[in-house]
Amino acid sequence: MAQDRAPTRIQRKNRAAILDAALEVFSAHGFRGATVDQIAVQAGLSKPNLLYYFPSKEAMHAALLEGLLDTWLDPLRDLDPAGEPMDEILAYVRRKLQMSREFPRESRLFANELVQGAPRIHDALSRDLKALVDEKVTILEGWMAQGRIARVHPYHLIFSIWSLTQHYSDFDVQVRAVLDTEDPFDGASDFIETLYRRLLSPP
Amino acid sequence: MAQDRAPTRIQRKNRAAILDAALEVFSAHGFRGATVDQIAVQAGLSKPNLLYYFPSKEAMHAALLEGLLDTWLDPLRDLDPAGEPMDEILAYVRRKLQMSREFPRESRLFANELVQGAPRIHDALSRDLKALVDEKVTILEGWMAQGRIARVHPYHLIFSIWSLTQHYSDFDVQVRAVLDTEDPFDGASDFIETLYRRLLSPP
DNA sequence: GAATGATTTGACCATCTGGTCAAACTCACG
DNA sequence: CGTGAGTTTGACCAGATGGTCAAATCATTC
Repeated sequence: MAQDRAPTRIQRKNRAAILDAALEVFSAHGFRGATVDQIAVQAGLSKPNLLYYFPSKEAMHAALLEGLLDTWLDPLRDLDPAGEPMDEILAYVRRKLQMSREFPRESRLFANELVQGAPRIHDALSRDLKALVDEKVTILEGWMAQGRIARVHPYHLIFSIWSLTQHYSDFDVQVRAVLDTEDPFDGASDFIETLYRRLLSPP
Repeated sequence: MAQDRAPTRIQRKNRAAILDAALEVFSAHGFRGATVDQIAVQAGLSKPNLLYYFPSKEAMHAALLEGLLDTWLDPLRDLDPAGEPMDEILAYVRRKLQMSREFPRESRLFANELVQGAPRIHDALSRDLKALVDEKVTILEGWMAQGRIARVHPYHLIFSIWSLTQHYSDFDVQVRAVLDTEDPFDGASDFIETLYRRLLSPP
């Protein structure tokens, strides 16, 4: 089989092209809404050729999802308990927003999965995601106890950051329809930063 | 045809059952991910029977979407320019949050549509939605100019309300995975209210 | 440049799915 | 009850879709 040992130059190139095409199509239409043919056209390869590199449509989707959650949580992972609380949180917000802006397809792939009940990543959520959030919430609670940031529900604080930042990639049609702008993120950064400054400034 | 004049008792009952089933299935799997068979089973009717009441799967989806945007915007419509600014905004937030809690399926139907580029409601968005938001933004700007609430980007203020409130219904799997709770809205209301009080209190 | 393994593809298949239709059944009403 | 309209369904169809396969083509190495 092609996938067994030391990938060749062609294998690397084609697998990458397929995953990119799959990301494009899955993020735009959801798993069920995407067809292998669409992905093949997008990748510039024939359908049987795709299935030479991936055993099934499922496998392509799984390959995309596999690394995604990890990458997606990296910005939160970098929240430093030793840093200045307000700076750390604002930096996290900025990283998250930048990620949404730079990788809207990944964001939508994830959103599609979540809206439909996350059938394929449910376990990862209640294991890895929960563990990381729990850990970071402890840090936030520490900062609040020390009076270095205002006291708010720490879990909802994190949810709010996810929600505000991803809104601009996941629902960008809506934002664009209202704002009539090219870049849905325009002005979002300032607004969100102001929001968290006012919410979290110690009394 | 059945749909022509004065619907009978049976027609009313069955059409309602079909739409409820369709909402259940479409909101959980998206348009393409839903099958007429699933809807039929959910509704307790046979597939040809569904197609006796609706000419196509598309028609069922359209019937659901038709009223949805209007209903969805009602909370914003009620924002009263004559009211006390902070009260009005907080009341809007509460109405929106309650709507997400009470009608999570409708919210997800809408989210599914938006994430995938809103192919079927794009026009309604840039017409009706935009018009309403523009109107209400004028009110917000007035309040800000009078110094009755703090000055923030009014469009992003509205986006933030949408984003924060709908997050709990659209992505409730994620919230539940982290919080380990029955009700994903638990605590959300207090958090969001605090957030807008601090963001918008005049300087 | 021949041999070997990697890559590509046209043709094909089974299943799923939206939709049709004629026949059967049920109901309301005179 | 009988009758006609309203309702229901089993059987069926056409097209889409995920996936297979043997044969052909290409790359690499000796």
